Amino acid sequence: MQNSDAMALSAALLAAAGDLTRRIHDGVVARGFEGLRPAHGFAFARLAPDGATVTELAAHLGVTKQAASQLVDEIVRKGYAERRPHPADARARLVVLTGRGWACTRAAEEAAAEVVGSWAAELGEGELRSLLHGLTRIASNGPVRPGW
Amino acid sequence: MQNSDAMALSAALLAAAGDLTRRIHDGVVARGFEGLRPAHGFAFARLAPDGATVTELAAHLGVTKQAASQLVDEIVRKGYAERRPHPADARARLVVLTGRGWACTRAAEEAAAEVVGSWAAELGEGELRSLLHGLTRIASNGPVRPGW
DNA sequence: CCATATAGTCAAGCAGCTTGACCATTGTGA
DNA sequence: TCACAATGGTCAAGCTGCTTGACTATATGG
Repeated sequence: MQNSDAMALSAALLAAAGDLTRRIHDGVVARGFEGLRPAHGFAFARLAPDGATVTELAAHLGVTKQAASQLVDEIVRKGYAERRPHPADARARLVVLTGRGWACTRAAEEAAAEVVGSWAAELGEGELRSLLHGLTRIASNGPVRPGW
Repeated sequence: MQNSDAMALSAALLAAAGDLTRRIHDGVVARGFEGLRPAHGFAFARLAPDGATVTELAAHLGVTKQAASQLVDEIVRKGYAERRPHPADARARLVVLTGRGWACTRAAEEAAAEVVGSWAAELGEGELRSLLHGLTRIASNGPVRPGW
């Protein structure tokens, strides 16, 4: 593969990721959830299944636990999550989504599905599946670093 | 395509982009260019062909011209670029890469090629090409928003 | 039980970005 | 041609999200 192809692939990947982030954000706003940034979305993704501690969230986002704690303050203040005592560790607190937090998460999923749907219209179902397959294999599982 | 597939594709895309950014940055550092952030790389990409004005750079990066001007201050101070009088407009100044700036740009290209090469080893040449093809078609040409 | 590690918070500082104001030059329409 | 709006750029001030450092409370292991 040529060096220029590597650059083209890199540029396309970064552009697509930036575009996706922006469009999901726009879709979330359009569904009535304001005052959120992409970082919040990444946090929701981690909190969604069963909640998480501040420290776990910090590791997921790749920031300090102080930064993660501030982010939790913010989404708690805005009604998207709440802090509960941790069932197994009195030092820790379990951060869980509220109903509004879940609603926002579903809105983000809808927005993402919309964007991916527009890609399917552009590429066709088959090529989109191969894209999913290829990206899944090259994506590592390190911390998620927001791009918005 | 299922909703969950859309989320999987989104997550994989964002993870791959974050991974690429981090590994390019690491590769650039490993080649001896320190004190740079990913945003600088995106700026270099715009300056590389024939230089650009601060306002053009600002549009490319999606920030205010004041922010772009500060970024230029920084890379000028570090010896990667210089400001020249604009040949056709006495208000404007043309920001061009220095020799060191070009060397850094080549280092970033090498690092990107290395990462893409590792993907080729994982996926095979054919699937990588289809990845390039698919991503190129879905990537818009809006401003580049750094993710690091 | 004591020593060390871990979860979380408070406080201060910093880096990168924004808004607002301003000057110099350019382009334009009467 | 010449006032006047538009554009390129900078300076200054302020904000926000992050960091490092210090501290308390609880957990864990010898």
